[in-house]
Amino acid sequence: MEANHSSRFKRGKKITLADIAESLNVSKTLVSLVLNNKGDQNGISKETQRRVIEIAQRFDYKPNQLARGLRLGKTNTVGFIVADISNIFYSKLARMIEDELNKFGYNLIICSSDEKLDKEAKMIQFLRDKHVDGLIVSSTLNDSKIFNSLADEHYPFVLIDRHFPNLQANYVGVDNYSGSFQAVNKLISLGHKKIAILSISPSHISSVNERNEGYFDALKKAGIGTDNFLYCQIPFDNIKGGVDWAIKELLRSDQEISAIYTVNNNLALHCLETLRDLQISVPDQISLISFDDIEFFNFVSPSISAISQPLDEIANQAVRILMKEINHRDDDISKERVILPAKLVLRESVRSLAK
Amino acid sequence: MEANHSSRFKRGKKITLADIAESLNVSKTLVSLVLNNKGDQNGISKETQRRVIEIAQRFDYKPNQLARGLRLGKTNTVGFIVADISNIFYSKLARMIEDELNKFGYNLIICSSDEKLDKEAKMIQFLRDKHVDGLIVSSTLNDSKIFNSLADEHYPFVLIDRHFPNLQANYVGVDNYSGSFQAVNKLISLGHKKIAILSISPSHISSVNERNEGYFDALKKAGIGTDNFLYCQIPFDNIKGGVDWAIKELLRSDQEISAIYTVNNNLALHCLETLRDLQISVPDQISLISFDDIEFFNFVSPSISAISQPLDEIANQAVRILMKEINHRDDDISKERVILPAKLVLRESVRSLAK
DNA sequence: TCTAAATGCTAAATGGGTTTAGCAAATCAT
DNA sequence: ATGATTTGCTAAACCCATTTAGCATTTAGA
Repeated sequence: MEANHSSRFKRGKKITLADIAESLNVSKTLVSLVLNNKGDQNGISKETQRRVIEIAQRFDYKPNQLARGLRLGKTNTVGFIVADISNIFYSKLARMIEDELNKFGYNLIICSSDEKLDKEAKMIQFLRDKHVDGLIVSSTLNDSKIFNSLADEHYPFVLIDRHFPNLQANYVGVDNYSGSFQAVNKLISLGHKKIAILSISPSHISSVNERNEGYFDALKKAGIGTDNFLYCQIPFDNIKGGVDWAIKELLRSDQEISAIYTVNNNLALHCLETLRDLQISVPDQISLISFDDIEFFNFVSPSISAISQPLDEIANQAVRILMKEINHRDDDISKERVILPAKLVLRESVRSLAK
Repeated sequence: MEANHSSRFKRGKKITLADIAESLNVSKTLVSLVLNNKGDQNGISKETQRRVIEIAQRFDYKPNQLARGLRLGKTNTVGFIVADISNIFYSKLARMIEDELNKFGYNLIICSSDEKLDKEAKMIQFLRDKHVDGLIVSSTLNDSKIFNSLADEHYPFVLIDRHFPNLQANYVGVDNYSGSFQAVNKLISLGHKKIAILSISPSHISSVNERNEGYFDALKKAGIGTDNFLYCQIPFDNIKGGVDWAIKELLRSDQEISAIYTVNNNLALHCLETLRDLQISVPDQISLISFDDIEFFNFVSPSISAISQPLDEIANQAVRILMKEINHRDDDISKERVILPAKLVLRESVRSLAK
């Protein structure tokens, strides 16, 4: 007794609201209301609702998300900008954010900035043009200008991992300073005095600076002088070459360093590589601790000590805050700063100098 | 002399074609044509074009991609489905695909299927609802039904890494069989006879099967009997526990295995972990080769031998083919199968048994 | 002078949903 | 019997860019 569907319901062609409406001789409005569960509150009879739902299911109707997005100004998509998604730290985080967003019916567009300012700016623009509903960003930018204007427009975003001291914005990260302090302090308590740090330059990046400070303060507080020679700034665009050179310089000198602290996992990995090539034993000759704990550190021999970040917590909080922002876009809600603890995980790569 | 913009050009509000048109007292059509570089072919005067472009630049006009997508049926977005984006193999690949797609003005939505059939099916549906222009998929599905219907609809997609023997579809992958054969053959030529394989189960996944076959054939061809005891199938949802158990079983037996071959990087990493915990030296007691070469393998001591896949080539080819498909969606062009060579990279983790 | 062609531009339809404002018919109250 | 409500539904506007079909006006040609 149904109307004749054959004309509109062609094989392979997606069916639309209008198709369903026509086949049932009702309006698009009615179909839309029913399928959005607003049938009852709009007094659509149960029987009509049933018929609409049946046809929709039978022909596997799925609303065109572009049309929907255009009308609602929503895409249910979030942009995620990081330096490099192939860095395991970010890909783990991406995975957790993806899973968390899926729970809310959102998905993720991931973009890698390569630590390039203009590239990041372009990606932000690009994602905005796509009407992505919000952004999660580990920014490489050296000033907060772009984020200031995003904030002016009430555009929802959450900074993670890195932030801008003067920008009033949502931020989720770990306590880099105290993580770093803990790590260096541990080395000191094991008798190490000549502790080199491999860090990144040029650094306007908040997390790196905070980690550097933790290192210097730990040494100062222990009454051990800091030495600029031990402070190695590796250019971020040449980690491999930089680490190799730095370590060889450190070893060539008469300063007998006994420990190396690296401020991220990438530095640690290249550090491992160089030490292996030089046949220097960890931890017998050099103790090693890195910021960022990655699974891999636990697989190798010797296993690597590291400062672990609660990635799942970072992902959960970032998504929670972003969802709040998106759902209250014009409500001028207050911004959150979430600082999570970083935990030192001690493994085989450090040894005590005490005899 | 310009018209009064103040009414339409409010701060923070995005401007539209209509805004520009109204402010210049021309039609939307004209503005659209000019901004899409079709002014000349439609006989719009140079002067008018100049004025349109000037206003567009001044107010930083960016077309609403949702409206554009709705009208054109294009989103300039590609979906990428893999088992787990936090697996370094896939995240490296994702990065390369992302970069490659960016060159064509496309970007990427990445989804992790967790090797779950229904999850993958849902993600495909989800991406299609979003009108993603095409898919790149490393499928975990055990039959090609969904891809058959995608093909029926001329929906552009490229399979990578894994394929379906009976499906006529675009595919880019490496020669898993010969890579595997090479690796095992190398071990044999170094005098190894008791070579265990850690593989994945249950396996309907083409790449795993091809790798398994390479292992068995290498042994057979060398006149070494194959032994089901040495063929360990690790359940994919419990790699860590499975590897641990398998290795302990292998070592407990009176079969004195001298080498382990793992069919992917994940298995190799957990293998390393277990061997370290058991204080078994690589390569002195056990030689190790893995399929999938990842950077880590070159950082550690001993460095790990592996069969390397040309990720950049996989990414390039996949994107090239997908772009071709997208641009000739209705032309019924022939499908491509690209099989790239896999290369054995020998490092410290294998030793010769010859005295 | 009058038609044909070129020039420069526009109205309206389109894509596919969501939402506002409101209409017709049926039911109820008085 | 008549006005007030309720019930059930719809027309049309809207989101914004693209594109088709075609309209004036000017210039060229005969």
